[in-house]
Amino acid sequence: MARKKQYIEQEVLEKAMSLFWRNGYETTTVRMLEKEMGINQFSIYASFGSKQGVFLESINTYKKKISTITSTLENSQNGVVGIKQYFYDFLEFAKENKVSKGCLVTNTVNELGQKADPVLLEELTKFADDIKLLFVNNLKQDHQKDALTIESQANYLMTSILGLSVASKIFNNKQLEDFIETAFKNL
Amino acid sequence: MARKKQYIEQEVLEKAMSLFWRNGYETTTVRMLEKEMGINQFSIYASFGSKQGVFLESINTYKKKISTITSTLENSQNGVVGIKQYFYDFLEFAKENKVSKGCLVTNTVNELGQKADPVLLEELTKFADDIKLLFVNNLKQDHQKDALTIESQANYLMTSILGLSVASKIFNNKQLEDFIETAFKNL
DNA sequence: ACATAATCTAAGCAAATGCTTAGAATAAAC
DNA sequence: GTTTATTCTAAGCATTTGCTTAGATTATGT
Repeated sequence: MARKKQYIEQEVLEKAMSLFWRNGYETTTVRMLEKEMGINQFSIYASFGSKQGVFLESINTYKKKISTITSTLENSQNGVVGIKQYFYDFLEFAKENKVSKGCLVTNTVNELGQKADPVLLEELTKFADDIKLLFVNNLKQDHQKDALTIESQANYLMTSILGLSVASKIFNNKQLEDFIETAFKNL
Repeated sequence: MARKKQYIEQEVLEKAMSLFWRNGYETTTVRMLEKEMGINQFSIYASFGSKQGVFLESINTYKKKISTITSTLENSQNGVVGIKQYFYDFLEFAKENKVSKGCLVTNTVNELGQKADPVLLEELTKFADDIKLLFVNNLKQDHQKDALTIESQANYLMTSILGLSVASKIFNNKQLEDFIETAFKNL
């Protein structure tokens, strides 16, 4: 005997995520979220508790969204080639009307750094660890590589994908392609 | 027939730069600048006009500071080896009590992106162009490399140093060293 | 149709933001 | 020592921030 929500939480979260992704955490205000999500501040706080609550859920929504390309990497059986494909897939993934927003997680780490909330920080760290594990697993598919090489190359790839994330926001396609092509000559 | 300033602009700018570097632009408040610079808001606005004015001057101060390592690169005559050294030099440069703040310019681009003030944006772009030119010049010292290779590798290096800047804030020394060593394997 | 419990509207809160200003303090020129 | 231009102090401004709440609205179960 009560009224129903006039919005679907997952739907408005998609919009919130998109805004945070484009705009960053701090510079996104609750008023902007209102407009973007299409619901009132009351509803935002009723559903998600706080601005940070919206953001945490946005990160989860992001993870789901990016799983389209991470699962491709997870299922690939062609070693370094699969990782290289992931780099290209990421570029497509990060794009929105020709302009790239980078990676939401990378953007957040870069913006908040150490002063991020501990709960949030753990989410972000876990995300990075997951990606690294995917790299390691694919590198292992080349049985020529010893453990030390694999660890070293995984670290190399982590910083490389970080670079690609930032670079995608400011460099053009040719420059980004040059990066990926040259980067994988080292492996 | 007037009073003298009780502070030296370059001195307080150093402190402002340090704060922006650690903290980012938006999240640094004028009150924080007051404390860090050791002068009153009135003096800040009298000397620099606005928060953005302080920041613009901070960027210039940063450029001067980083010129210690860029000039080393500029004067080096050993091609890729000099660039690799620059990568290591940067890690030292970005460090403050064991923890890295990344590159102020990179941090700013990542934080403000397209919505940065045009004047500021041009400063940042010019900085990047200067670095790229240094890379190109050093790559040219290897006469084996044709023009296309040089352009391609310079683009590669730009994204790599971007990655290193972000990575230095979150990864440990071993991981960063792995990156640099692998990054320069095939240049 | 009615009661009910949840939703939505919109006004408002304290705190923080970038910036300004009136008036006291101070050092240089005479 | 007096004048005077400049700096400094500290209070205050309008706006924006994240968040709250009273009251109107509305769909649901009977």
